[in-house]
Amino acid sequence: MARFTHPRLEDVPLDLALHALADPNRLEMVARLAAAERLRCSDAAPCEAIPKSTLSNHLKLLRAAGLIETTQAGREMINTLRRSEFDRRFPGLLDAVLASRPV
Amino acid sequence: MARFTHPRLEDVPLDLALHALADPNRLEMVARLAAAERLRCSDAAPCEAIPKSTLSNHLKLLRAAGLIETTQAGREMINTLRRSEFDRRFPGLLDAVLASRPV
DNA sequence: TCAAAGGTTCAATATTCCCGAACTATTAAA
DNA sequence: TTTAATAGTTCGGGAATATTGAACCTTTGA
Repeated sequence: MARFTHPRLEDVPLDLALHALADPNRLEMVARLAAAERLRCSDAAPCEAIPKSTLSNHLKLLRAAGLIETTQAGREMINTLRRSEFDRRFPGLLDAVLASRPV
Repeated sequence: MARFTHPRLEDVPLDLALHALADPNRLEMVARLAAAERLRCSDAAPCEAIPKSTLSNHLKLLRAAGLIETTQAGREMINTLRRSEFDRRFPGLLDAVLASRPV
């Protein structure tokens, strides 16, 4: 069914990538994905309180930034970090960001 | 006269730093400062077309993110990159960003 | 003393973001 | 096979942010 489109990393501008990371909620989501490999949308959520529509928008933005890939599995959407591709495009960036992230 | 206040780097949250960098104009300004050591505001401008007030706002944001220091010299404001401090606070971040910046 | 240079601040407009409500698609239950 | 529940997307309007022209401040050169 392929509902989502994922950009080629070479088409992702640096500012878009930085913008995607420049938000505490999205950063938390990226960190969770970095730790967990595969997560459903609701499990990638940065906290309980966040509304579904907001969560969906954050994930859309992370997709557009080339940070995550989303595939459908039944009625769930499974998200994974596009780690190696992202690292090839922006060497050291994600490591630096995740390393200086507050606990 | 000390018109500007500069944050201690440990008080700068990661998202603020990323947000400051997540803009093509500010990124260009940071790159110029990285190359030039000291620049007046107008010389740090990313292009000719940018209005003075916009430029001033960008510099204010860069200051708040701990990226630059501004001191008054006569009627000019001299900006410098707080490189070593920023690097200590966010190791590898600025290098990664500047390295994958488009020419 | 006055005018120009170099920037800042303010306020109005333009843009972007957030989130509730309505919707779609899939699966489990009756 | 309906029906209901689950999992998430999309849309639209209000809230928050960004941009920028106009007015202002400070310093220096004439």
